[in-house]
Amino acid sequence: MNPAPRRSSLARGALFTELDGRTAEILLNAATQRHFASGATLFHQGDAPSQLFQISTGLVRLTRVNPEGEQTTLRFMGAGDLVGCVAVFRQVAFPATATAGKPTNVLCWGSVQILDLMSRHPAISVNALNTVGDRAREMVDRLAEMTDKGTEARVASVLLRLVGQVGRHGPKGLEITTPVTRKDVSEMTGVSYFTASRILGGWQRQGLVWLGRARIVVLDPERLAQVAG
Amino acid sequence: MNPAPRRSSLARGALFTELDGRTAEILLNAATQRHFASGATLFHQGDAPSQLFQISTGLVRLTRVNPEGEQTTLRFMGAGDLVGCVAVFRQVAFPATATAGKPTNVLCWGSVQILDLMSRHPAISVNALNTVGDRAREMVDRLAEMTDKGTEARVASVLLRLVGQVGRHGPKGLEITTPVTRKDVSEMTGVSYFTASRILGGWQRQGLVWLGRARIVVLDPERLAQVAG
DNA sequence: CGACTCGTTGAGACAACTCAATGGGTGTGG
DNA sequence: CCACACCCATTGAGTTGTCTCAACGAGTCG
Repeated sequence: MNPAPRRSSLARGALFTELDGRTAEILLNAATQRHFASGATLFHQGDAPSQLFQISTGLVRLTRVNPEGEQTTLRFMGAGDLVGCVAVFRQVAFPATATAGKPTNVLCWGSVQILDLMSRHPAISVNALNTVGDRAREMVDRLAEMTDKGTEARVASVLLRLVGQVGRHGPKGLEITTPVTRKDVSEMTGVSYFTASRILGGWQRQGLVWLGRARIVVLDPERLAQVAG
Repeated sequence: MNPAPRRSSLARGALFTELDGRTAEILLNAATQRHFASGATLFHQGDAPSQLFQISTGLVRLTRVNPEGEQTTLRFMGAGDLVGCVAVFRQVAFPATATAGKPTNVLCWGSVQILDLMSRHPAISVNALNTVGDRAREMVDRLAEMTDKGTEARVASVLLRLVGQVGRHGPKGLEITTPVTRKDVSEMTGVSYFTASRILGGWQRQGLVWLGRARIVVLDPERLAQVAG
């Protein structure tokens, strides 16, 4: 769409929060811009982390191959999110595969380069730490959900989290702005495909959600939050 | 046991890795030592994070209250581990309650103080980032386990993780060096108390583990790893 | 010796899973 | 432009694994 976005619009997102102008400038100059077509993969599970990505526009899907060899969706990430941060900072293999869910623009830094920048500019380190901390927190929450919530509550939580991460106000309600299939929902929930379909269908009948093909719109977030407990 | 441990033995653990002598000295001087009796609580879920803890000796249990108001075990932490790191660095409420599982000595820093130290000594930031990153990684792994492994495999994984975190070689095999009840195992696994008991009982009959009161010894880690998939 | 906590085992119920069949959208190629 | 293949979704029927509930055993502590 926009071949040459303004610099100011790029110097946003996780790594840039509360950075002073000069540091932001340095960080931005060190980055290269890349584009991924829908479906293209940013990196594969198991790869050595050579680059850190920050999403400018678009959407990334993180998947994992389970022991049976099937791809399962772990989470989605949208504008401003850091992709691959844990692996890069920690220098271990990527724990998941990242693919573009729609045409996606990213900023990226070589892992050596970003580590160097961080050691020279503590403010960047702080941002990195905050981001990773947030991720850890989310995972703890999700883990707790898995153990002490029933299936319905888990599906509701996943839906609400999706809305928060990649949702937008649309004409009908809170739309999830990316192709999300029942399969995706079921995998993120730890529920079978069919159960997810049945639960969502039930909610549609009650007017909680509107369902389309690979598309979910949340009509009544309050009631859904109630279901989530 | 040892009322005045040598400084060198204290300057170890997550926050001290690869620190040069002078920085380690500064970090250690800023810390205060505290002792917690078995069962004492370091902090409560929901508290504002005023202090960061690093375990010198002993053991800490992290628990969470679920919506029904019951305490459920999240994980254990042993010597060298940072407790409460995400909350302190991120300055959000503790997501869990920490209690000493046995008499425990810790180093602790005020949250303002440690944040200040980190901004002045990037090497400390790096250690913090690594620790938080490891935690995030573990949580992602656990989450994936929950969704794509069966109950037996999950119990096996939890056992192996416990052995790795708080295990020691003993006369019989790999002992888990802390009171771990069936309830703990079931909560960390997302399985009912009774199912956990039955699964463990079955393994005892097959010679995979030895079971005692609030005690589990892994006799055959290889076979257990096989069960874990 | 009680009282308490921790653990085991059995029997029954039910929720979620598996399997199978059907129906609509979407996109492609002749 | 229609036909076909493919993907996504729904629904039903049957099965099973896990949970629930209840009773009992055994170790530990005061």
